[in-house]
Amino acid sequence: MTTTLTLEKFLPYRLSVASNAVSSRISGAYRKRFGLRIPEWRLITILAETASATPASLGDATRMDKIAISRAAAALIERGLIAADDNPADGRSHFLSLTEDGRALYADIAPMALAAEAELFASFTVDERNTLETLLRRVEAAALNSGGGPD
Amino acid sequence: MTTTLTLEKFLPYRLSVASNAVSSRISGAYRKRFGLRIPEWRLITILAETASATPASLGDATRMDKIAISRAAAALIERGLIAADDNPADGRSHFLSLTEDGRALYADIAPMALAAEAELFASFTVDERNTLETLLRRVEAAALNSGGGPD
DNA sequence: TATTGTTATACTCTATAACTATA
DNA sequence: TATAGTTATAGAGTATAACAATA
Repeated sequence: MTTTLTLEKFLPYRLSVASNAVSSRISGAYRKRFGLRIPEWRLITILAETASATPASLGDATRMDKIAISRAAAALIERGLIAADDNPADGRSHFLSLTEDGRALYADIAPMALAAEAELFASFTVDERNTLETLLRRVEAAALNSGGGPD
Repeated sequence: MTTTLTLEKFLPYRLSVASNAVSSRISGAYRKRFGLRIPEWRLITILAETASATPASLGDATRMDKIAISRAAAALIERGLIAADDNPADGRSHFLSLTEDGRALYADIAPMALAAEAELFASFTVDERNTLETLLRRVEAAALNSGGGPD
């Protein structure tokens, strides 16, 4: 019992299809109601957790590259949702943080996001949610580490 | 214990990040070596399983919309990997099936895909793999059904 | 009139590369 | 020379809308 390929049971396919379905449903809400795209939403969430961070550390925290961070930050700054302050330790960098408007927006979005998540996982027990989270972290780590990178 | 939003524990985020990491690693292989994109790869796999199918049934089987099916099929037909035959029951439709070249390509790709999957899930027990598959199916179903569709 | 499939168009996410400015 | 960040450009996946052909 090993080596028959069935798309329905192929886990990369299952992951992609599930992620796409979830992203469509969840991101639709904050895109339409708040005009936020996923990278922007991630930045706001991390900044609500960490108060102030450089683009580089935001990249680490959100698994997005510097281009995505740069674009998302520019969009949020233009809307007055985050602010950039000088980084005294490094003139090339800067500190990003939520403005008052950004905090107010976050206060509106966060409950909605949690409610949407709760609805999606309504049939899951706490154990099942934790199991899914753990398994996803393990697959992610394997995907990032295996194969030794691009050849 | 409920309502604090932490990006790291937000399951839509975990799903997206894991799926992206896995897709990058897996799809890179058959894109670079075989010149296949994901929708094309899915079509080939399904056709290897089902022998012959209309675009509509391929859409159902691969969770892709008719545009993606149409484009992927056109690319594969141009490369001589699949063939289109008339559908006697409906002149608007047609039957798609693998050519000999398509079958030969599939015979090359399938073991590689299975090996890549095996490497990604090397640390997983069979139970863990099955659990992940089941949980992903349940989330996907919830995402497709919840909320009653776009508003 | 409704449905199958194609084409045009556009949006989102991501990635590669070239560039600016600091270190 | 190397690094932090920006900008230009492009590729991949997906979606909406208009269209052609057939039912």
